[in-house]
Amino acid sequence: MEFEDRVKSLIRSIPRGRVATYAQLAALAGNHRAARQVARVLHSSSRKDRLPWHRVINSRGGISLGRGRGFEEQKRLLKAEGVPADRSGRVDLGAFQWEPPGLHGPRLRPPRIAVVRP
DNA sequence: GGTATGACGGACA
DNA sequence: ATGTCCGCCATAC
Repeated sequence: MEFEDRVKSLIRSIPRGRVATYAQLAALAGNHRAARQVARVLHSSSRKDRLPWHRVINSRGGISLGRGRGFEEQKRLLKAEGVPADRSGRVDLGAFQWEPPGLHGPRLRPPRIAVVRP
């Protein structure tokens, strides 16, 4: 359960007033393709482990929870710590995305290598 | 081993 | 901008 533990630790380290994306957390946890596992961790453990789950949003800067399934609460919790979300749940990533300390030029994803399309 | 799940992401029309 | 398609992979069973 290494990956899951790293994800939880990362989520706990997101400061108030900032957000992180699923893909970002997956990459920081060691697997840039495991965004879905981050979602799964939140789904299954955010309540039990008291995680600041509302600071996790999708790569387009949006709230991924549906209306009536947490959307409103997430928006409210974010607003309460100074992160505004518009009516569609959109947050300005450029202004509020968490940047973990210690990384100079964070390479969250491997460079795209040339690929031939058959 | 296999199947199902999951609050996803990127590419493309 | 919106919507669809498909790859991805850690877990649970």
